[in-house]
Amino acid sequence: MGDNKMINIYDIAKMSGVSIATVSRVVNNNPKVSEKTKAKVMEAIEKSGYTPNVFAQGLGLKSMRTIGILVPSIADLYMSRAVAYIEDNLHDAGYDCILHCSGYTAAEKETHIQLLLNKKIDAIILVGSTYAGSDDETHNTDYIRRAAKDVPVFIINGLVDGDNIYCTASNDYQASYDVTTALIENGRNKILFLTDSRSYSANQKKEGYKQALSNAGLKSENKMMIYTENSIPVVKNLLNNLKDIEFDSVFATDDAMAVGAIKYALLKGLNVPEDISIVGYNNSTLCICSEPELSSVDNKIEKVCKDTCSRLIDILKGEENVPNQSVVACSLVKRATTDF
Amino acid sequence: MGDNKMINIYDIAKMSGVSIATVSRVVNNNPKVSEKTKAKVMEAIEKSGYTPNVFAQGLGLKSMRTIGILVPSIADLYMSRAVAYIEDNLHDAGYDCILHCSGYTAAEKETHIQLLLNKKIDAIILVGSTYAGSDDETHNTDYIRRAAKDVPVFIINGLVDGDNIYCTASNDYQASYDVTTALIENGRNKILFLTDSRSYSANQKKEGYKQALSNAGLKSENKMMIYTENSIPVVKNLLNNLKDIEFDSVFATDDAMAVGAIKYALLKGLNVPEDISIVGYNNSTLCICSEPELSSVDNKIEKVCKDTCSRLIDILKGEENVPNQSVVACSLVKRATTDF
DNA sequence: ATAATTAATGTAAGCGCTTACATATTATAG
DNA sequence: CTATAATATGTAAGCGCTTACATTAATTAT
Repeated sequence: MGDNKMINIYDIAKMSGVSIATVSRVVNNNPKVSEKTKAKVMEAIEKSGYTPNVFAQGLGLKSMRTIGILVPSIADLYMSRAVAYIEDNLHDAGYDCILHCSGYTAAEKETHIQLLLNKKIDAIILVGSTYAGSDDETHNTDYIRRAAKDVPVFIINGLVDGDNIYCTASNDYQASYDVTTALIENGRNKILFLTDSRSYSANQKKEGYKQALSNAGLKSENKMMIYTENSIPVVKNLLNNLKDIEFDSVFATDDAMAVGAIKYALLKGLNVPEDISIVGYNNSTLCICSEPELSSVDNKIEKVCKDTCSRLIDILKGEENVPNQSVVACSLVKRATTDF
Repeated sequence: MGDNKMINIYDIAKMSGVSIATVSRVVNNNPKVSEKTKAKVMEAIEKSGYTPNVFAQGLGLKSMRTIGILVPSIADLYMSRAVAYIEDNLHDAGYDCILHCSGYTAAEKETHIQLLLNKKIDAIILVGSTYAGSDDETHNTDYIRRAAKDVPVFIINGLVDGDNIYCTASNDYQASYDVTTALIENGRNKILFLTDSRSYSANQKKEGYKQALSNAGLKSENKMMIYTENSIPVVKNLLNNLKDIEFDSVFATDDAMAVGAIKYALLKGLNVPEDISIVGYNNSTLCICSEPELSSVDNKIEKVCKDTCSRLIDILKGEENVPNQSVVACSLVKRATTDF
């Protein structure tokens, strides 16, 4: 089983009484083939269920109309949604996608980019998590620039500049600034900031938070910015065990952490949002699942993906003035964990 | 840019002063190469950053150690987790994965299977949603059997029998039977059953529910089995608008629907679980997000994936007595929406 | 009708690799 | 030191396709 000799272009040529060149032409619908022969060949193809051998095609062709997508983890709610949107957009434009899940380290990503590059892809899309300010930043952007020598690279929610590199990001700095400012204007001055990574996005959010505090004449304290896991029970415990830190609100860079804060409040008998205001990020299903329902920043993942894909398609078409960077505005979706 | 001539096996041969056959041998670490030449060749490879052309390899080789994964939608929480587990297992065993997101119809799946088959994959894994009892069932299993002529097919949470087809499923019939029975023993006799699909799994769950009712001497009424969307607000509205149907408990085939029921209870001022017991399915993050936290069936997706992969690896190794079907037991995770 | 164009088809040379088979090298025995 | 077996390396024939170029058939102009 499994070893039935694949029928090939020669078989079709024989069946329809033409040369393999002609078969190849109708397969790639080259216009210089008469309607009559085209029909004959098509019939043979259909009758036999022939499909061209991808590998043989790949050897000859320069482009396979395939885009490589690299994502740290497909189990992540946010990233899996991103991938779904990207696939959709690209398929509609006639491109195939190859997805690789690399893990989070630069080394892993580099390996997988090489794998992708080997497959004659026309472009690479990198989803999220370009570390900024971390120790391996240099290395990190280096491998991206190296990839960009071969093929245009599109980064979603990251920022790397260089030739042939295109970035699309949600405006997390602004969104974070706005949320923090709104909390302050609402009378909160002890805002706990929770984050789970040092990705570009996470960093933007932190900077927005700090800037808002500073603009309001408050000083940002390190102990108020906590790195933790993106997990409801972990955050709940974390807050419950926090010593010497008072806070009247929580701003988290992911919804799961924010829900952890809600659970903590429940545990402590605190009223949300009166005693403690809570804002999450990503506007995921968790927001309408929790009680009270969670206010959260909608970072417009669908639009970010669409922008990325449309620029990718433009580039591949040879369009000239495609901008290297584009930013999508976020918006706060107000629900029951805030009272502004 | 992007058109730097790829360096190939001839370049490496020249650089290390051997023939291309020898280079090929070290690349595929064929044992019949002396340590000395191997070292020379390796050096050239490393220095130049050579990687073999996948397409040329594909033309020659019979196997590319690649597994095709077909999933209806990667945005689905359950499926994206499944894919993550599968990738993990397979990578550890030295296989590459190609993921295709097909959509839910048989026609779409068939197309994508053909695409996959063209890529010299060693096996196919189909995740979920093999329709049973639906109109296109015949067609559906037919295309799977056709694929199985070329390559072993592994189905996760579906059941198709045939040569070269291997199925792994969680025991949803039993789990559903048990949950329903537990509800009945807990004094509930108006159990509303909510489901969002007619997939094999969904069907098993429904049959388990019906059998449990019947065994308890209750009759299963059609109006108590409702097909709806897997969405919190949709279910909340649905229940709120339900006329002439009384229920003292809800058993849903997905957590999101169950949370919709919780939201409905909240809206109506009903006590959960006293006035209304609620059980979900999949044991997702939603369970510990909602309030009260949701009791849910853990259908052991990780184990199902692991089982599938280990049998796949066995088959590809040529092992003989690999069972065609295997079933993984589920377990109910009791939380605050039930009082048993 | 015949010549000059244009359209349709065919021929054959790669694309970069694997691998059976042939050859050269080295180790082991006689 | 040969003869023989074992080991290492090289040669060349595909794998199934695309495509430049050559050839043939169909049009159109003369």
